[in-house]
Amino acid sequence: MSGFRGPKGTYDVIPGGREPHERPELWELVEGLARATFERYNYTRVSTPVFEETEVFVRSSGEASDIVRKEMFSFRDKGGRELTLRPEGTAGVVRAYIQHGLYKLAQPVKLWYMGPMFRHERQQKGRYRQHTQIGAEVLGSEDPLLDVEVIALLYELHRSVGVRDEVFYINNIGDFESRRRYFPELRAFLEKHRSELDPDSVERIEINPMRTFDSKDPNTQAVLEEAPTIGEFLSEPAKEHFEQVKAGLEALEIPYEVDERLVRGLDYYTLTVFEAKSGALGAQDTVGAGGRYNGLVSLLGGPDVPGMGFGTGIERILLAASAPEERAAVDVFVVTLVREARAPALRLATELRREGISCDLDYAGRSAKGQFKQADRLSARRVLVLGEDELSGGYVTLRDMDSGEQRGVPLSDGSAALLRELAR
RNA sequence: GUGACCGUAGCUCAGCUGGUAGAGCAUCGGAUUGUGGCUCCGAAGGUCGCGGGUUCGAGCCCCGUCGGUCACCCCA
Repeated sequence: MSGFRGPKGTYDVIPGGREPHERPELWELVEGLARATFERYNYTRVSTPVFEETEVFVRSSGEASDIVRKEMFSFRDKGGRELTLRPEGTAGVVRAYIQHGLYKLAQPVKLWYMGPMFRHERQQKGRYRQHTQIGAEVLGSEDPLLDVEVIALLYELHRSVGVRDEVFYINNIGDFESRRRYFPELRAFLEKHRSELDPDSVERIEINPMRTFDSKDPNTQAVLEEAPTIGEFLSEPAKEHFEQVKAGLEALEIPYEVDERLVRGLDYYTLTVFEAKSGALGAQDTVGAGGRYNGLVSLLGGPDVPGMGFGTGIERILLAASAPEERAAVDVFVVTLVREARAPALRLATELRREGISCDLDYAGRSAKGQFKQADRLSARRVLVLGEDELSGGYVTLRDMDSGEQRGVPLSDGSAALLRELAR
């Protein structure tokens, strides 16, 4: 009751967990499906530290981003280094790509990761201070078909877990050339309507005018109805890239909607951006999102290498999926009726486990009845009974929990006979 | 960071106009000297989130604080 609790905005994955993301078996499920999916797409699992030099995130996300401005868990180590618990996954992976010269390998390099991210935010449904992302980063290719592959991968991952009521939105936010021509126009328009915008949007006019499209303020949205969109300013290569992405998605029969208002929160995105939203979530309805980031590698001090990736939140995936109600059953439970049977029982259980049979026994000092109850709770299909009679007779009683049938199995010739019986 | 609502056993909750805590489920045991799922009986389990105030007396009223939920902001 009182005493220690987990830190604000965190949760535990434990037996008896209520929310889907608190249930251990559902984590096993998602992690397993993620591994299998990435394996089929030939991605390599990587892992980078959960903290980095603060500057890595400041540079990649942008000084003006909300992440940098108010959401970082930052600290100083004993050597005076400025460090930050990673708020997102891309920056660390790109840092590692540069540091280890992975651009010298055959390109593209296709990577994926899974691990905790930290953001100092007030929590609500689907938003936690520590959450877990599965992410993909592909470096070294600008092929629009790669954009298609990455989106397809996320689509299949979500579908395999059973994310409900999901829509994929995509947009083209242009290359640097397109934006160089678009931003002055958009800024001029926003300045003209400055007095009608909400304060946050006014602030963005200078920082990144496209992000005003993110505003939920009704007045701002009304103004933006008339705003110029990037479509009119796209360079030919940028247009062509997007056309190929759309054609690719159609060829794979992946449903999507173009949303010209879609702008991602991080400044490093270029060209293709996308977002997967689920109606099964609350206000935080983005299950996964990503895009192309052709300037990021050089921004972090590497060569001019393009990149494309996504991040998807395991908590949100589970929240948006229909949760199966099964629990893992144990194959065999060993019941002991006298003290002297306990050591032999553990020996028996160990032999079975070595043969790949899942098996458990009582460590709580339960009565015989209590042990059978426990076996039932664990959905054990078979129970092995070791009592006085069995010990002196050199056999074990095998009970089938469904039929209630019991028979003795001799232990004299090792476990072969028993295994044969269990296999039936 | 802002706002609203909430905080009583492991879980879900009851607790009257303030008189010092109860149920169901779960757990353990028994009825059935070595046998589960049904039933019955019993036991164990609570600093009433925490701190302060008012009062003869606070789970209940007041203030603060911590935590939760949802929304804003933003995002996975």
